[in-house]
Amino acid sequence: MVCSRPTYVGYVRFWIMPELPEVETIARGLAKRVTGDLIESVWLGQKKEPLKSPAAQIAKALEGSRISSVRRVGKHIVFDLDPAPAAQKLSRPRSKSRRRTTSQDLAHAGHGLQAASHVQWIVHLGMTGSLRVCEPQTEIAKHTHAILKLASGRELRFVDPRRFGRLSVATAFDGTGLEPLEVDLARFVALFRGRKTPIKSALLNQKLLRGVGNIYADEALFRAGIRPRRRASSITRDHLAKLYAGLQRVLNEAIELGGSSISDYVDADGEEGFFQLRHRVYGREGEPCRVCKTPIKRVVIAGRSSHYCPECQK
DNA sequence: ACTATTTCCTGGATGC
DNA sequence: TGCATCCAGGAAATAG
Repeated sequence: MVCSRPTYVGYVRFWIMPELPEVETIARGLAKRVTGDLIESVWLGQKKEPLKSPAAQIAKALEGSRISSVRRVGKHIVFDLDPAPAAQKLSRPRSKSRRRTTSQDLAHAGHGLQAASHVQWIVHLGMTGSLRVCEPQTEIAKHTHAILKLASGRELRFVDPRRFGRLSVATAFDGTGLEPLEVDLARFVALFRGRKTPIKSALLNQKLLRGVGNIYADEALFRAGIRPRRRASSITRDHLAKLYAGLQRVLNEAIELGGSSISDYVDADGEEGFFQLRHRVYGREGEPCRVCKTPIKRVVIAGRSSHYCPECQK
């Protein structure tokens, strides 16, 4: 499974939520499967929440385009598209039963982007979004919001029960914030200078760093020995260096684990396994710290549950 | 310019 | 068993 249903690891139930490592894994899996494929037609559902760009604009950008690459930017999945030759766009047969919105329906809607040479389809999975490569006969899951019919005969489907995910198109998508695995230590340290907000909130702020979510923020803070409520500006350079290293370590470990499950999980119904990092604090309230046995604490910071070891983190 | 809080959304868990 | 309530999360919107 990807992130649309719980999976079981021992006795503990986890939702696989897409943060940087999961999105990286998903993007790599998709790149393997759909790079070079042609998007023949697009169906978009009626729910408005998942569509950050107008439906007409999304359909127009995608239909007839070829997927030249798939990559991750922060928590976003970016599909780089080679635009269709103009003549190709108007002659595609498509299934009647599923179509609701296509570029032809709204050809005169007046949205731009057609002149751009680098159009991109941007997908944010939110909490429960998933992208699935499946055969056309595969039953359409509840909460399917987009179906891309590919020239290879398969379909790429976007499914998202809670509709926190977002679909949009762009021409030079650049995200916000810095990539945690690319930023150097000096810039990382500078991000927190003068910030009174709790370090946990700063880590979650996508305008500072992109791709870090609730789980990896908690895990990185544990590895750095820093309590989540500490004001960012009060943390010494030495401890920020530990945070920098801890964050990179935990993200890289999780990506490596993802790499081992990459082959299965975006196929078919998207419910294949996904190896999960063994959390040290996240979701372990009351359980003994893996280092010192002290019970893990849970507090709420900016509306997000935050877990830490009161002994190991100061 | 920052920071904190509220809102969106479904379904699984929990409580009476 | 049934029904109401709470909770999870990212990020945009709102308020201070």
